[in-house]
Amino acid sequence: MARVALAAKAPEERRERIMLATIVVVRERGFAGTRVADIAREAGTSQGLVLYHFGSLAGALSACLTMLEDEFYDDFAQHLAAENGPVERLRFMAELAAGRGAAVGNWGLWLELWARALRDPDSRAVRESQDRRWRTVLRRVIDEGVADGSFSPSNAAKSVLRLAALMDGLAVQLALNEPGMTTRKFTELWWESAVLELGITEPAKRGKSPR
Amino acid sequence: MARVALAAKAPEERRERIMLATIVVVRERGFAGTRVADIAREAGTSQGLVLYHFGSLAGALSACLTMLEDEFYDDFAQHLAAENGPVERLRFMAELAAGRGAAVGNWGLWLELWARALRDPDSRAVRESQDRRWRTVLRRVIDEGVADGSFSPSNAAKSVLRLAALMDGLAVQLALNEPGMTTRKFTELWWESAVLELGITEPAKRGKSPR
DNA sequence: ATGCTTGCTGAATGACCACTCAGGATGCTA
DNA sequence: TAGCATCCTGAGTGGTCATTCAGCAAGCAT
Repeated sequence: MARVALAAKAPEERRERIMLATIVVVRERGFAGTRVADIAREAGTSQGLVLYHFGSLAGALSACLTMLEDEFYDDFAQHLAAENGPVERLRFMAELAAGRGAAVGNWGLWLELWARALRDPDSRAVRESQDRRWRTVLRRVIDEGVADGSFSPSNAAKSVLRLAALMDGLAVQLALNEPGMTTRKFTELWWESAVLELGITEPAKRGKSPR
Repeated sequence: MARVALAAKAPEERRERIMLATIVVVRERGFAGTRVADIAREAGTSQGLVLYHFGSLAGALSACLTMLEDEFYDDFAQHLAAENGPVERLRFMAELAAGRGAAVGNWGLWLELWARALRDPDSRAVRESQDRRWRTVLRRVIDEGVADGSFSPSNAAKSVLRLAALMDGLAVQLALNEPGMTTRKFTELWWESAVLELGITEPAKRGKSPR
């Protein structure tokens, strides 16, 4: 077999394939509905290999969570940096969370993650880290805005908490296809709240909005 | 055996005991972790009886959901009616959701319900109905406030959506014991948002607040 | 070449659990 | 009192799965 090049890589690729397969299955069936056999089938390998690499089903699920988390953030941080001022960045966050990028189709996973976090320490850790990261970014953007005069929140810390929570709450509706809740509406509702909270006057320099 | 009085009642009482036991177990172990055997043990009956009354584990879970929903609402509606004006009613909602009454310890269940609702139509129906009821009440209270001049939302429909969503989002933090999130903070954050959204000027006639 | 390590497989194994069922008790109706 | 319906029990039963394991393949060091 063609070695050297593959020797070290093939196993890693296999591992990666399994993780990706896990994500696919979990998205489809939910955490509770995911079986080792499903993962193996999706990855085109044996059940044995899944266990060989991850030790247990729980291990595979956990690895997939971590992967999701990183994936989402790398994607996000990269695009956020490309935006110009605080207003644009905030607007970008409103749109990203609503549906662009890796978040699409992930809100369902977050709902499941929250429920799991009630009992599974691993899930709890991932969700906490995710949440903290998001709030940190939000806080930074707000501080930037305060610094350059675009925002004037009466209490930035509270605004962060509220805006982050509002997003989660809207996400529930979005994930469950509440009639009348669309990504557009999500963005609109959140953005208006941000305007209220932060006293934004500038009309958000349109041209970036629905994209 | 003492009949007549018990004849018709005993079975019903048994059934009820099983439903209550189901709630206890679900709260403790989560939906996914609840076994027929757990319910039977908690209720002090046989597994057979659980199935006899509810047909299946899913049936029992479903019955318990419905019961929870009603329980919460009866409790809520009753207390709400006792409040005086729209401002007091809104304040009451802020406090109830944060932790008084039947909601205590239930937010965890709601998180699980949301996750289940992604795939289980029964759960989805319960959650939708619950959500709609809550939003309807909120809307009614707001309309009252608009009518008597206490509130002046720029868009009542949107305010309802946002305030309801914010509550869900804050509930996630509360249910997961996010450090720094307490029932007091929950109420405070939500109330401030309501003030912003609805342009409340009146200082919420204290004396009802933390109760 | 010999034997070791790593990656991998597929066929058990055995635990766990929802659900079934045969039957027992009780009291009602006729 | 005989027959019937309701309630209830506890011992199965069968299916589903995670996990284990014996063993194969293939490169690597010696």
